Amino acid sequence: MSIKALICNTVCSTDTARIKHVRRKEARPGELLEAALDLFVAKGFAATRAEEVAAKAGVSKGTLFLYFKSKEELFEAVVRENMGNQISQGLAEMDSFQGSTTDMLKFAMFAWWERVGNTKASGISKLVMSEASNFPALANFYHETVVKPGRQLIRAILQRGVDRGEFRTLNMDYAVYSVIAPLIFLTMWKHSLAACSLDAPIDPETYINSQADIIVHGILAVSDGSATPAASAA
Amino acid sequence: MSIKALICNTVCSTDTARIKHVRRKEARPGELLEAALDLFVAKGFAATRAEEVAAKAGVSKGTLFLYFKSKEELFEAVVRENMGNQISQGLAEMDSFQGSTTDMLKFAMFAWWERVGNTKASGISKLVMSEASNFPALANFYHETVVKPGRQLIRAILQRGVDRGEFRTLNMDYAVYSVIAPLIFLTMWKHSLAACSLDAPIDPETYINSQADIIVHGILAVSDGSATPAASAA
DNA sequence: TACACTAATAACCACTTGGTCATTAAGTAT
DNA sequence: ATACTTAATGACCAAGTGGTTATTAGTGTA
Repeated sequence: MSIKALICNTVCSTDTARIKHVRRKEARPGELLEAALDLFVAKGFAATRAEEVAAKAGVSKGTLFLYFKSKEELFEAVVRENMGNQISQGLAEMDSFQGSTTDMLKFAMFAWWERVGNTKASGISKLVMSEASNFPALANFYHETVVKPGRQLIRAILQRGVDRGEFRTLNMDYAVYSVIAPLIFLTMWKHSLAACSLDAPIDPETYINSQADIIVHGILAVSDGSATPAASAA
Repeated sequence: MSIKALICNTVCSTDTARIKHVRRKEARPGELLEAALDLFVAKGFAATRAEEVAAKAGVSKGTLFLYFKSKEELFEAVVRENMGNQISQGLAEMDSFQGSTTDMLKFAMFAWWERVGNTKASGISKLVMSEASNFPALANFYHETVVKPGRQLIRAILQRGVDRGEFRTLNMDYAVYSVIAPLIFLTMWKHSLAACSLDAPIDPETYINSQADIIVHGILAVSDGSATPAASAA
């Protein structure tokens, strides 16, 4: 109702100058995908109406189903579209990195934030996490395209640190999550609780700095002199 | 259809011995709440049908609406029901903790896993994260009941470490997330990607051990002698 | 046994919504 | 201009669902 009313009002209020039947076959899919991404991220798959997506893309509901067979196919297309090759791209970049592995790790974390976390695409993580049980195929696709390469990338960095004697030996299968978990948590937070503006928002840069610092140095007072030294622990 | 058929078949197949109209006014709400928790966690709020919940609780749909005004109210009741006072309870326990703050931190993390993470209630976190944008009131309730006290608890532990000279000075507002993020990530993982059994599952105990170890010691080779020492970093 | 009270039911309703299709009209070649 | 192709529309439909209510039937009481 409200949606229909909104659409009608919008159209009617400008209908004197309104051009109908604009033919733009090439542009439609992209526009629909973008509209769908926004709405799916904001409201979830089930709560998003097909007609809303169409309206946001400036097109009728019929047109939406002209380009996508079903709502589910639209959803899958949205996820696939926004799951680029940032990670494999990042993997290639890492090969030529000069400098300490500590710097490399921080660089990777900030790069992720700039290229993924701070992007609309970050909503995809939240989407997939939220809807995984209802879309096993998508969960699998996400796992292959994002999770596995991402884990591999982090693992390669940590391994480099160990190989060069910068890092201590670690249980790699689990150490990777020390890097991944804070980043995924940040996006989940951003797209859920933070959206309700409840208390002091998390500043991403400070957050990532803090996380990276603790991962690298830990919190014990006895490590290197990067922090105020103090008495012993029990 | 399939749901209705299932319900009908189940009932009909045993209807000779089936007792209808069992009156158990006191037990119904709890049973409905438990059934709803399972289904909401497994399929999400929107994808769960009211009739399914009723069927799982062994009552008719009408009975469900006899005890809960609407599906949304049921959802809110589920969240409130399963968000006990584990955290404030944990807070009280921490006061009397003897021993190093490192041990205290590890104890708190494992206790959380045993009492929340490894419980049905852990699905609530995923639920709230997934549906927060559609239920602002619930998001707020969750924030007040879980997030804030939880953060306070972690902060108190870290502060104890700093006060006793065991930990270095930290930006508390952000350091707390080094503890929270890995734990929330674990539950999210468990209730989304992990449910699709894609690759080697995460062993919670090993995972928490690894996380706690890295938080405390960091990954640099130069810290205390808990790991293999090696050459310098850049 | 008869009666009241109410827990529980199942048929039912109103409305939403994914998806379809006959119709319209924008581009285009002749 | 005219005819033809096809992008786009919007009215329409069938299925599904949240929620209601008249009815049924346990339970306690006289």
